[in-house]
Amino acid sequence: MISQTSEYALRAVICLAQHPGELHTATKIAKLTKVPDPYLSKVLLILAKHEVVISKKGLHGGYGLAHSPDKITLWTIINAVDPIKHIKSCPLKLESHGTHLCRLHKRVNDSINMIEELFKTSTVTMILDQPTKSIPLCESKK
Amino acid sequence: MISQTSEYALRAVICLAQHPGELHTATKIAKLTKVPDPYLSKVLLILAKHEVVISKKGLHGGYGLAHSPDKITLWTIINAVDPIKHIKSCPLKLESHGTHLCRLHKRVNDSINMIEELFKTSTVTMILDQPTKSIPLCESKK
DNA sequence: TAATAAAAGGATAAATACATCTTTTTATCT
DNA sequence: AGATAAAAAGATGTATTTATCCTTTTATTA
Repeated sequence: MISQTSEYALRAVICLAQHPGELHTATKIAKLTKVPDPYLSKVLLILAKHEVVISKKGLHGGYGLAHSPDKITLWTIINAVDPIKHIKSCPLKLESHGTHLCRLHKRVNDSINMIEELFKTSTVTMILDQPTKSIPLCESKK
Repeated sequence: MISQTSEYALRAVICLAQHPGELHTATKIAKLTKVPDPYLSKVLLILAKHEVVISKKGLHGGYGLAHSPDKITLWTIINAVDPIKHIKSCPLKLESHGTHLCRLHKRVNDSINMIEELFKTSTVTMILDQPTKSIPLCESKK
C-alpha cells in the first residue's frame, strides 16, 4: 500500500526522532533501521531536498531532523519520497467526464484521501509517545 | 495507491456489470474500458480463476459476471488480482516485536485496514446505482 | 594545510510490474 | 466432421522500482 521507499523513509525519520538534536551518519541509520545502506543514502538525500531532514557534510557530519518531531507528519515523509497521487481527472480520458470523476474513480480517490488524511494527522511525536509494548525500530530488553 | 492491474480489473468488472447476464469478449471489454487488449486477457484470466467472472470458451464465448453485482465488492476484485498485504509482523524482524506491531507499523497497517474496509463495503451495485453525472466508463451524450 | 570522514552524485545491476505477441486448446455452428 | 471464434497458455519485451558500487565534493580536525 505504501512503497518500500516510503517505509524506509519513515523508519529513518523515526530513528532520527529517537535521538533529537543529534546527527547520525547514513550508515548508522541504515544499521538501526535495517535498510540497505546505499539505498538509504538516496532516500535521505530526497528527504533532505524536501527539508524533512538536514544534512551536514564532512567529518562528524550526518543527518538530523529539520523540524521538531511534532511538526513532522507521516504524510510529510511519504509525500517527499513517493508522493500520493490523487485521481484528478478521468483515467480513461473520457471527454465528458473530464475532471468530474465517475463513481468508480470517485470511490477509489476517496480511499486515497482517507489514507492521506490519516497520515496528515499522524505526527512523529504521536508515533513515539503513545505507550505500548514495542518501541519503534528497537529490540526491547527483557 | 492501487496498482494499474487493479484499476484494469475494476474497469472490466464494472463494464460487465453494465450489461448483466451477457457475455463479452476480452477484446470488446478492452475497447470499452480502454485497457491494452492482451494485458486485459491476463487480468480476466485471474479474475476467472478467483471466480469473480466466468469464462466461456469457443464461438460466442466470452466473459460474464460470476455473481450478481451486489455480491461483488471492490475488495473482491482488487484482492483477486493484487491482494492487499497487511503488516502481520515486524518488517524489521525484531524478535521482541514479533507479531506485536510497534506504533509506526500499527499506524501504517491501520491505514491499510481502513482502505480495505472501504473497498469491502463498496459493491459494484453501489458504484453503478448512485445517480451522478458521469456513468462509469461511458462517454455521456449531450 | 593535509588527512579524514562524511554526504552527494553518477553509473550500473537486479527484481518486479506492465505489456505484447504467438501458439494451442476448446466449444459452437454449419 | 470441418471451419471458426473465442479463451488459455507460453514466450518475450519494456518500464519502473529497488538496490549496489564507485567516484567526487565538502567540511572538520589535527
